[in-house]
Amino acid sequence: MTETRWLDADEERSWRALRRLLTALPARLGRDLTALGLSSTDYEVLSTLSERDGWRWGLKDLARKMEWSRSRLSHHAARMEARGLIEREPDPDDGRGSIYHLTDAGFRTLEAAAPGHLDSVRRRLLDHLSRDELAVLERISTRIADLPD
Amino acid sequence: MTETRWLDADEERSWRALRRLLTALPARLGRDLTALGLSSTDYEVLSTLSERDGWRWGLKDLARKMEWSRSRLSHHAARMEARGLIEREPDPDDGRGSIYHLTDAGFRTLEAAAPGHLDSVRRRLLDHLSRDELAVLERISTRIADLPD
DNA sequence: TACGTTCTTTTGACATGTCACAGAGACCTG
DNA sequence: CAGGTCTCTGTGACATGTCAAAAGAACGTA
Repeated sequence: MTETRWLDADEERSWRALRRLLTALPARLGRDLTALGLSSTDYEVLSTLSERDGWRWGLKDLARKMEWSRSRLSHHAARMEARGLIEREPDPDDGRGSIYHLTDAGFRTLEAAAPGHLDSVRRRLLDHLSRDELAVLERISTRIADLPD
Repeated sequence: MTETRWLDADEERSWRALRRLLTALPARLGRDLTALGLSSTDYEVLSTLSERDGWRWGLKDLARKMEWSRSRLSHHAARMEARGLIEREPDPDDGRGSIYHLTDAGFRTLEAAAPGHLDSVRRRLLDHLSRDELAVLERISTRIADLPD
């Protein structure tokens, strides 16, 4: 039996602070976005789709790019299709595949929400960080996120 | 009509990196915890309850402390009570109130999971940060989390 | 070509969170 | 102290995520 090594005071404070950030920031951005008519997840799907020429992605590629499970994306896409934001069609090159693409309405919805969302990210995060802090945050975030799953 | 001010390259990279952290880190910690038999939320409830002498909290106070909605806590507590981790009783001082407290089984479950969770936090975060980075992270997180809702 | 295996999407059952509201108790004021 | 109002918890309807499995298509090989 080895003794559990607890957190020292510095670690404890940092971890508590980060936990607060981890819950508060996404919640706030999500609320702002909801006020603009989209959930965070809706926005994520729309903006990722729009990054590709023709606004077209296969489910599998899109799910990998977004780091979502395929099941999750399939469910979510079904709901978004019902609202007319995206459409799905069979992949002509692979009978198993499914191609998702933005509708015009979906693109307009994204365009309408984007400036407000950007503003929200600034007000709730970027405006409060110096250039140095921005750099450190990027370095830390990348290193941690890049660790193996 | 004012022009939307988009993110510059530094801001864009930092924000993307942070977004990856915001999704990946909680997901990983949650998976580790699940392997130990508790969801993240279960762990949060148990550990917060255990912080108070007698392991007793009123729903309202506990919800505020955890920054959860009362409804959410009520639902979750009902499920945890069904599993024998906590118990609820009417508040003798306020007929509307409800007092939650850990059961022995709940406390033992928490004790059993805590070392593994701590280890997970180290492996997936703390071990990869220098003391300086730890300090910057705390400063940034606190500042952002402390912004008004 | 025929077979078994692997891959891909969808679906259903279930866990969890949000929102609005019901019901009961506490509080305030004339 | 009576009536209206506020506060608190729990509940029901619904949105969203996970997991396991079904159904069909593609692939590899004898």
